[in-house]
Amino acid sequence: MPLDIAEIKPHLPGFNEELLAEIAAAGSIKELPAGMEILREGQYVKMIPIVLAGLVKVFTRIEDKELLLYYIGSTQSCIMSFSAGLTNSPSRIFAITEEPSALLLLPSDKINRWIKQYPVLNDLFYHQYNLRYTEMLDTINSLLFGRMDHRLYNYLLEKSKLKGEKILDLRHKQIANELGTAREVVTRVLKKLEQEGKIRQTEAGIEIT
Amino acid sequence: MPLDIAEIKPHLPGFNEELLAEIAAAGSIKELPAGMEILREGQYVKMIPIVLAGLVKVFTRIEDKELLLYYIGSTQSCIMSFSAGLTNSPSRIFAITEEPSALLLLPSDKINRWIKQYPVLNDLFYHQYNLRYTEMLDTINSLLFGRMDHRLYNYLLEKSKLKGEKILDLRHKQIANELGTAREVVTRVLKKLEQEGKIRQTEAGIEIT
DNA sequence: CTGATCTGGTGACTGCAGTCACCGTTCTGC
DNA sequence: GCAGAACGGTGACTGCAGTCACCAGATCAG
Repeated sequence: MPLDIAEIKPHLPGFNEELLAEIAAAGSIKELPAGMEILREGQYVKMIPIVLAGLVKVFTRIEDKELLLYYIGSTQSCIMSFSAGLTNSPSRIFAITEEPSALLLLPSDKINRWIKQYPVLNDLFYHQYNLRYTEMLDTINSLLFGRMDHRLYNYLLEKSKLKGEKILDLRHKQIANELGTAREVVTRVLKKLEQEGKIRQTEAGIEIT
Repeated sequence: MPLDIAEIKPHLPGFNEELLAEIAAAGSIKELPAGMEILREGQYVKMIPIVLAGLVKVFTRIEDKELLLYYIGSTQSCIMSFSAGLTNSPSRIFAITEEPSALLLLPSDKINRWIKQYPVLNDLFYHQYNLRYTEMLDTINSLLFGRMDHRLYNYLLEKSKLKGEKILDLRHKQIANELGTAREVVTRVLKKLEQEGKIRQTEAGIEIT
């Protein structure tokens, strides 16, 4: 059953009618609650997702040590699945829904033709590559510089901007996972940041001042 | 003066005659000795280079601490200049010639049209993005895991493969720069690797066993 | 030849973050 | 209400790597 064009159109600005019709015919929409796995390392990809609504977290894992790479928001896509789908190679990363999300799934074999035929789609993926490239560069720079306090503070700023919340309700354990460190370290550094007056910890969560 | 098509054709496999003619008309070739700066952080890009021969080193710098990101070999391109050129934003990275190199320079405004018109060029840049994405992911993973001895050993393996030399004539200082650490640390770790029998240090250079 | 520069080898120290052990508080299910 | 889990706070210890100081051999310039 084809998708309703009127439903997907508002989420895909600039897409022309012809492309929307093709997408409606070949794609499907998947609604997922928070915390669902979308992609795991080593997995082969047949469907490339575009996030219509919600938030998807992308991270790498090495020997049960995780590191957050970036978030995929609405009208954004996952270049790892895109590249894995096109080259038929396995994924190197994990992706899970952080919030309840709606994904538009496009078959990778069709995508290969579409990007040549529809410049708007081509541009979208180039834009995604640029975005992720610079985000990963930032990640590399922050890892290189070391300094947990900087990394943690920037993480909180990012998270706050992304979620649009001034008070972040996060477990220390969860932060530790996303930064690839230990819970005790997060506790220590948060206290340090609090003493420096950069944040405040209340029972509602962490507030950036 | 247009370039000689016969000269560039062997370096650009799969490029059709029409595209080659356009490139010959609009592009130029630049021959550079080793150690020349091609791109620096903050710079805007008008010409996008494709490496025809030689080797170009790409690295990031943060407060006089460098980190090697990857090398660009022949028939490869620099996605940072590509993305910076297309979006008219400044470069985030540095690039210098590591060996004497020949660069094919293409004007960024033309590239924008060409990638839509010639799928082979589009594929080339997608392929480059994929390549760099996975290389940066490897870099992130090795930084996350920490362990200088692993990083240094992998660095030597990579370098050896890339240069096609079994014996690497490198200064400790130079290695330290590319890994973003200090010279003494490299000396120590190299000795450790030597004691573990993984490498040998002779006056000719470092040999991987 | 000679002083200067480059290279790398080494010991001592420091600081950060990762780990361990343990404890108190709050929340949850039965 | 109670047991158990989840959460976070803390002190002590450890290990790695970054830094400092210094030295010795090789190489180079004049």
